[in-house]
Amino acid sequence: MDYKEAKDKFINTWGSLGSLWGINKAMAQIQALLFISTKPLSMEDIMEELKISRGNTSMNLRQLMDWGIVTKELVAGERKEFFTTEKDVQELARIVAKERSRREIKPVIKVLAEVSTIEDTSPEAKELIKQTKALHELTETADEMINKLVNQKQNWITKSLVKLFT
Amino acid sequence: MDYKEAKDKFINTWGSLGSLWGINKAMAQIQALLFISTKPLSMEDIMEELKISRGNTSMNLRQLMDWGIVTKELVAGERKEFFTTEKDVQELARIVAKERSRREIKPVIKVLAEVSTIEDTSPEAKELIKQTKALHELTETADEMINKLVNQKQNWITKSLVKLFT
DNA sequence: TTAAACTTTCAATAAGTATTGAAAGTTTAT
DNA sequence: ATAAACTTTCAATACTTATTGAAAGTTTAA
Repeated sequence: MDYKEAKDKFINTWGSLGSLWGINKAMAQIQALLFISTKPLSMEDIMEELKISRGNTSMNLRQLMDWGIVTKELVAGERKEFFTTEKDVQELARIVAKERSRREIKPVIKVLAEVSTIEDTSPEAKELIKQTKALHELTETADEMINKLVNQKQNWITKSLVKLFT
Repeated sequence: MDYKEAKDKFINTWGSLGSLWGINKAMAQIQALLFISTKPLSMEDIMEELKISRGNTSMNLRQLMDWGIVTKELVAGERKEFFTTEKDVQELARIVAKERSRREIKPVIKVLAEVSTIEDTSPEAKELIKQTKALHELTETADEMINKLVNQKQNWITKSLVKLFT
């Protein structure tokens, strides 16, 4: 496999994997491209490399910036904007985990809390309460765990793994 | 909030959350319905409750069974088939985590391994190799961690949380 | 067997998402 | 101020994915 092949394979795999971490294809591909680039890229560069439109590039870059994964970079003597992504995988994972907790997990916890505290003593309601309570507890614990993991700055994932083995 | 409201809210929230754990809306809704049901439900019951077609119900039930989350139940004296879902949230989480590891994470690890071992000494290739290697390592460690967590049968999530706090 | 009861399959279609491209908006240099 | 260089917005459209429903398939009871 030569460089070009490997690069395309990486960008495509990462792109189609977007769903796993909750973002769309173009967004994931742009991030992937920046992630392996040796220098900041302009919108033009990204459009060219990924063969996507200006509008698409602009919108997805904005989203990546909203996530806090991509930042604008000023390049001396250049008028247009350049972009880079967080290059440290651990920091990247930390940002993604935090955002997903905030955007997706927290709202669900809220709904589960509401649903699990209705006042109704019918057997069906009792089952609903019991099951949503269990789910609420699990989700909260998992979310707490993620935040715990994610806040250990140095080398968190390896450290955590070690702990779990003891 | 009365029972019906609470139930619908739960089913809808769970349904729209499907994407978070990698399944589609109808699939997630069927699972949610079974999860809070006091007894096994027939296809008819499910269609009726969720207002979805027979075909849709059939296909999504099959998928849920493929995932190992839902099982057929024989009800004495009844000709049609009835379905139940795993009722223990921890067991449920375990199954989902395992399946996602197998279906999504493992294949990505394979691609990252391939891409990160190309032979090319150009600066761009070096960066590609360096970054995909880091990603490979992180993904493998995370996957290992998930599998580790998931294999502790009893009360895994709470136990793990405790460990991480030490 | 036969036929009723039930389930699955799958082509057609609907619904949901992503993408384009051109017009409108903004910034910078002169 | 003007205009060139650049970015954003958004209605139209393409693409993808989910859903329907009816025909085909299967199982069971008599």
